[in-house]
Amino acid sequence: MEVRTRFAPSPTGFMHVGNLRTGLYAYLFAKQHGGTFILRIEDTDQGRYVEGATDAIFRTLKMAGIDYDEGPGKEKEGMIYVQSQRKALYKKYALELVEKGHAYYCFCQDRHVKDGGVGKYDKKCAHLSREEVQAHLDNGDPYVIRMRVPETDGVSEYDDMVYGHIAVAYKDMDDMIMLKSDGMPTYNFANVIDDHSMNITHILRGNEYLSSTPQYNLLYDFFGWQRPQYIHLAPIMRDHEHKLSKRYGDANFEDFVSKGYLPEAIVNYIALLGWSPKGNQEKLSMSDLIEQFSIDGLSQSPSIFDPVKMRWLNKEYITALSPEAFAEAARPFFAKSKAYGKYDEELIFKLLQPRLETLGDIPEMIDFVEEWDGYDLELFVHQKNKTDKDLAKTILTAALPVLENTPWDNDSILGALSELAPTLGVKKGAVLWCVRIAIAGRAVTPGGASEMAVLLGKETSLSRIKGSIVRL
RNA sequence: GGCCCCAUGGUCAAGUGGUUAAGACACCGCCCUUUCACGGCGGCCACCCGGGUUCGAAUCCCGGUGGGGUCACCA
Repeated sequence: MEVRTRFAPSPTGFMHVGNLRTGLYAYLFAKQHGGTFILRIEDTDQGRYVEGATDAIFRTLKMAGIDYDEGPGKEKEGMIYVQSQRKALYKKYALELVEKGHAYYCFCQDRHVKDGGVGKYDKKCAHLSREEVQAHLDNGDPYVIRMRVPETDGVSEYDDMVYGHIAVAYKDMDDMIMLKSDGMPTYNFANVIDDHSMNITHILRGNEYLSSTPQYNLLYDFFGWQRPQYIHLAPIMRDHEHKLSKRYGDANFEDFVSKGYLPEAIVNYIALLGWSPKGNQEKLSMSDLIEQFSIDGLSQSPSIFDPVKMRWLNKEYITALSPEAFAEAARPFFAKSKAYGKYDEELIFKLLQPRLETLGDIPEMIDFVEEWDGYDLELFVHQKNKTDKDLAKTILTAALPVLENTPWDNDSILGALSELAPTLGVKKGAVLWCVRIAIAGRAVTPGGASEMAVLLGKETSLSRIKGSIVRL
């Protein structure tokens, strides 16, 4: 049987990586089985709809490299993939269940106000007579349609592919609302109808649905439909107590991209949160993921999102880029730097590529070429090189005339400074450290002393050394 | 509170009755590099607690504890 999975986000804002991961897994599972991956937009809550959110879903999926086979813009046989446009369908099915006695009209007006209390609906309208219902309807009273959970000692159970056997007693289930008074279906109901009508075989979703799934299964049973397989996913957490949420702005996929994370790296990283491959390889391309994804590699417990590890993976991806691809990816970020357009871009990129964790680090990494005044003189104090400010002054004073007479290329500068060291009775490292600090004014630079000197040019380098001597 | 789920180092995690309890990130140290980084090598660090079952338990069972989820005309 063909495997069909779906990703069903609701357009209520940007897409955070936890959400995206659910879509990713659904995609991987379908592709791995040569199946079909479907995108469905769940916009039944008109109140929470956010303008542009649907486009954000499309953009994010595209950047992430997740192609859907069916969905908005890729309709199959007249199927509609946007819930709000399927309204009529839900009502038809809801009434069918009313007819069968598995659902009923409810005219209670006060139940939708959350009173802080907990509990189930009291079934006040569950046993209204046909006449009473008709009277309300004739009167134009607003109503909702509720499912009728059997009032017996039964249990609804199923086997989840990651959590195993789940059972919930009827008495613990609520007569949930299927159709709201505005005529829109609730998520709970629309989901079942849609998943069935789109022939979804495997449902991947967050485990917050683990305990309500028996209720959905009841619906499948009422209709006489075959139940799908369930693959519930443990959440991605911000910390031990909090799930990743839209409020945690940093978890926004597009935000990460604009901060200089490569989409492939983000996708790779989130794939590893809650799933682990059989081997020890962690850098996995989309096709690796499709090949290696497996249900038994899914975790039942939550994972905490670790930005530090994602930075590391991002670095792996940046390093692996060809110089051309790196230049293309890096240029928009370099454009924000004060150095943009003033120095040898090719040289800068060559120095930068192996040292970056995110592209967004480019400006602060390279801005020293334009920002140098007033740096902290304590930088000259270095234990390993045994340097301090006095020694720095001595070294720089000696280095200045040497450099003035040195051809301005990497090897010459390095050679000249290396030869200078023994005449001063210090190690090469000490000379190079002091020169690098003097011309860059930073502890960390995208290259050594000679490379920075070449980048800055002879004139700037020498004037910075002079300036440093004066300050020392 | 009822119901459902979860529990291996700081973090991601392997592990499905017998292992010196993998690997990765982070951290620390050493080496390499005529300089910063990169890189290489090494180190530190874990089975929530208590009872069972068993010759033997991280692994199976029960009970605690802790955490998450759910109990909406939100998804």
